[in-house]
Amino acid sequence: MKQRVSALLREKFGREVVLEKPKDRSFGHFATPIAFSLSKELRKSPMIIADELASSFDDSEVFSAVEAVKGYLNFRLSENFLSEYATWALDNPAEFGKQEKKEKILLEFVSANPTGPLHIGHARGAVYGDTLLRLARHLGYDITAEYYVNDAGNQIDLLGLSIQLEGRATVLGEDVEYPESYYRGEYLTGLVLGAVEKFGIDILNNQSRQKELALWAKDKVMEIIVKDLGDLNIFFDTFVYESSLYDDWDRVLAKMGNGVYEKDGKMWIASETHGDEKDRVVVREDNRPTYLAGDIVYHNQKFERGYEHHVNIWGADHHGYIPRVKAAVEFLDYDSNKLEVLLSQMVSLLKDGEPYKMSKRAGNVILMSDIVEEIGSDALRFIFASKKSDTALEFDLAEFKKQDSSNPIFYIQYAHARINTILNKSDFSREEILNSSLKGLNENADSLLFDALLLPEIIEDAFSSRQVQKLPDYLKALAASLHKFYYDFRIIGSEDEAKLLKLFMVVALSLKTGLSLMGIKAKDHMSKEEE
RNA sequence: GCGCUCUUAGCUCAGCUGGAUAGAGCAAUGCCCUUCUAAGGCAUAGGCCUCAGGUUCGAAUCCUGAAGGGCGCACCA
Repeated sequence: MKQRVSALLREKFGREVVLEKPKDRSFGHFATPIAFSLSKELRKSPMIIADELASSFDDSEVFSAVEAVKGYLNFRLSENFLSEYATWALDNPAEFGKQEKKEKILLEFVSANPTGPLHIGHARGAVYGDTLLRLARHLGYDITAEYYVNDAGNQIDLLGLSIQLEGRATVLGEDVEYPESYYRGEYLTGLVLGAVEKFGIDILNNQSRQKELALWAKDKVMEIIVKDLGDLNIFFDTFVYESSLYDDWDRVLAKMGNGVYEKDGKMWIASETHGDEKDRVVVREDNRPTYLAGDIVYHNQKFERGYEHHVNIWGADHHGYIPRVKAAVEFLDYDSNKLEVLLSQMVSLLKDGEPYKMSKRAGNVILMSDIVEEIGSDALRFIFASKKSDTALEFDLAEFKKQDSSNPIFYIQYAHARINTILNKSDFSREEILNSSLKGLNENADSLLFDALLLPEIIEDAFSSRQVQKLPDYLKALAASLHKFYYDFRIIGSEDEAKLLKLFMVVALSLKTGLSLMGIKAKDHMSKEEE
């Protein structure tokens, strides 16, 4: 819709025109301050220019009115245009808001270590990434969701040790000393039992079998992670294992050429010359590659796989890591602008007013699965998608356990359910409703129709700006418009019943499409859960 | 100390690439169910957009500086 208007204006003025949504609908559907920018070149006052421009739009099919107000140029879309567009959308619901962007994108997100279940911080990145993924798919991008599994390095050894310690304490009843970085949590108990069953009880005390144990356990942990993500409607296309990459190290090392050098018996990457604070070690004195080496091979592989754009979602605590990876990408002779790193900030939970500080290694992490169980996948997804991902978020758990209007997901679902109910109550058939016209509606209905048809713009904007919260914001506003309209006008029995029902169907389509892009299924009925 | 980032209503946050009177949701107060589910609607109140400069027709938005918060500054991942 906006594209259409924008294209039309571009053609008319021979330049890109800024289109904005007026604060007040009485100004029209779209507006542009173009007269202000033209006033300098034309040496005329913005008001006069706007007046002249407005009068040049007489014969348009798309607009019913073009007015100049205080230098702004306000456009009102014609009934015809809106009605045709809405009818098309209802006839092609799966196509509503779709585009064909085609670009091939690799989206890597979550990528939590396979050493324990996901916690609430991971959930945020997961929801953010999956929402972007759904938006991108809707826009026609060829996008792949990938999980990078860090199954090499110290943390894996630590996992083996942790299981042994846990087993010695709980199964063998020994008095064990816990190192500080030892993993804790209920999941270990399950792993211990599984390990004993598979390997026999001896494995708990045999130091030489720690690695074997760990390699088995990380797969089990991945199963837990994948299941937890599935409960949130999040699914990955591909998994890349860090451990599988190091075979390729020599080749990648050679590929970086002068980007890597030897000093003090170690290999360094000259990342300082490419914007990093200093050079970094990639291979230690004892020949063991560092974590960065794995990431370099990984990114090389990503680029070799032929994507046009790469998006990584990382925890904000890794932001200092970005320059060195970008440096590596440049040494590998790829365009580091094609690597986009988005940050997902900390989440802090409040519980009964007490700040609940999370630490990944500590025993008292808040598990994602616990929260999903408490407030449900829909609410969790909604909350995390509603906030800009790169700012710290604080929320009180108790507040989102409520099943009332303070929980916006219920508000939106209720709007959708209301429409469904009223459609069922009406004597008109779906065919009769779809065949009716959307013209001659009152101003409020017209405005609601326009709001509902705005979804495609929101989808595009939310994805291209990577600000997924624009979608839930829009859905909240649309639901509010619906609720208000519902309160103000009686539909059943009105003269315009069929028309208004058609209007409601457009609203429902927007709500349903929008929700599904957030991984949430729209509800047709609300059932109140008793406490 | 250095780098990144944030600071908008009592609370949690929106405010797009500068543009028309600063916006929601909670919380507060008052109203609306013989009316398609009140899980709803309406209204009131609440703001020196952290501070100081600058850029210009115009700044919450861009630039510089200050103060305060967060994160990072590994041969750990």
